[in-house]
Amino acid sequence: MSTEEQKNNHSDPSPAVELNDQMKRRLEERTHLAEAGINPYPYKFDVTAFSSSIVASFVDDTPENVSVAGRIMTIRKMGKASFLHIQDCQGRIQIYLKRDDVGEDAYNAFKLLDIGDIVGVSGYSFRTKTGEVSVHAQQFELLSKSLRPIPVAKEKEVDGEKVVFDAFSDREMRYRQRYVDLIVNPEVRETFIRRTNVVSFIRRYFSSNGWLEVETPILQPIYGGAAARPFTTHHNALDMQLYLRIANELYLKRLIVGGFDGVFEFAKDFRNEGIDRFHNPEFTQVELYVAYKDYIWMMELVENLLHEACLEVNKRDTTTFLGNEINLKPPFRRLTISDSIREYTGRDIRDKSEAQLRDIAKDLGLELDPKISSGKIIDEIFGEFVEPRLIQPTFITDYPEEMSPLAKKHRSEPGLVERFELIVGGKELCNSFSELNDPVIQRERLESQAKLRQRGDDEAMIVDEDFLRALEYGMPPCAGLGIGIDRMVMLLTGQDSIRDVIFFPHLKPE
RNA sequence: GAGAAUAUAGCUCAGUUGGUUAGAGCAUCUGCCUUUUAAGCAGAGGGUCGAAGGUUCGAGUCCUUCUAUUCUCACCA
Repeated sequence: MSTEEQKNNHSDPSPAVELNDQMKRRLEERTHLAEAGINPYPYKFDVTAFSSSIVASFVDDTPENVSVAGRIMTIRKMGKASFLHIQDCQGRIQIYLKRDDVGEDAYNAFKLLDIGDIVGVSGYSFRTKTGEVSVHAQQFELLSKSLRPIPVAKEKEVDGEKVVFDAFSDREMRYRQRYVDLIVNPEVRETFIRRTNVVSFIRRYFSSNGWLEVETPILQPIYGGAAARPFTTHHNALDMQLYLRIANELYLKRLIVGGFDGVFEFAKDFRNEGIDRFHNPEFTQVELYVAYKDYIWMMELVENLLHEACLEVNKRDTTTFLGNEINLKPPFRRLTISDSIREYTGRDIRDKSEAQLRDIAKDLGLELDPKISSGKIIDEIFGEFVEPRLIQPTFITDYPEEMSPLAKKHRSEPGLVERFELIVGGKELCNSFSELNDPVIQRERLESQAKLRQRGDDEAMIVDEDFLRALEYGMPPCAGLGIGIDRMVMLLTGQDSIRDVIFFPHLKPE
């Protein structure tokens, strides 16, 4: 609603929306009910049973007394008796309503109800002629009058398969009115339940290892921990600029300095970048830091976590993602970034100068921004020729130092750091390193980032003096991990768009 | 940020080469129907064709601009 409409709303009590005939009728009905002494929005209803449970417990066709509540999804009136389906948290159940059972007044009142209204029904379970377990209503009560018609999709069973006709499918409206999407498209509801299950699973997995779930600042005076452009905001009382975090890495490491052996946080992060089906301006990452461990150890953890999460939500170790069958059974393939580039392009990028790398990229047909340096050039080659072709889960390891200012230098390969990314379906899913804990080198790295910034790289990191001070007190050796939760949920639920795993994805205002 | 596609009833969609009063199914309303299930039968109402301009005797249809969404590309996880 625009500001103008809101103003109008204040001076004029009538709704600002243009009413269609169906809404007018329902609004009138609401008034009639009130006039007849029936509260269209009563306070409570004692629910004793839910749809699927009623069906499940109808063994030996023994009737049970039940009170169910839910939204009316279908109505079939046959004169003096009617069938309807109501939908509750578990699914749908059919209600049978007969005039001679509920009485003439009640039956007439029922006839005024609409699809979309929420009702409470008391009666007993039974099986209809056609075999559907249903509730034979003895009493019913309106619990909430619905004023807007919901998009009704008809369903039919064909060979045991459910066929839906004219489903509510306009993507824009589904995202803008997710509540309607959730009412009428059960698979959407299912996807989000699985999302929650994935998050709960990770939380249990981490907690059971003794690691502590923590919360760190979202509003940060200095943003860091990733290469990205931030959202800025302003604190009035302090009159200072603040940033919405792009990562929580630097705060979690401060906690490792503080003596926790393992900490993790499910973090909403914010990045001021483009929007597409893999990127939403706010997204969720879980970051984990474990003291006395390295990135090799972390790879094993990721393999097991992903595999078990897949078993948990899919009951098997494969999933379909972006048209590919993905097998998440460990072990995953491990490949250094230079080996991967050699495998997919035939070029050797090891021990090459910036000029040589630029030549290789040019030779491969890549057009590069002249400002970018060797690390970024390698990243470009990888992103263009390798990453999209890594469909099955693959750990890419041992990145150039320059691309990874927070990672520890490789124990045996000069110029590289101990880092891995997990690529699945051609997309990055995790990022991890043996964390750099030498405060002197960390300072050098951040200062060279600052130089890159001056060169025009607006994603390069900023020197965070307090973070360096923390490292100077001493941080134990430590392995860190970040998992993109939205993408992990996409992978495990087979969704092709991040908008289908975020309840309210960002859209421009209507 | 660039390109392409889409926008017609509450929902899902037709609408030919520019030509009478813009159609269908579901939903809604009226009547009939006491085990139906995409219930059925008979009838009725419902539209600023995304917005604003323009061309034309005449625009849902052609042109321009704008808005939103979707897809692709660029940046990014």
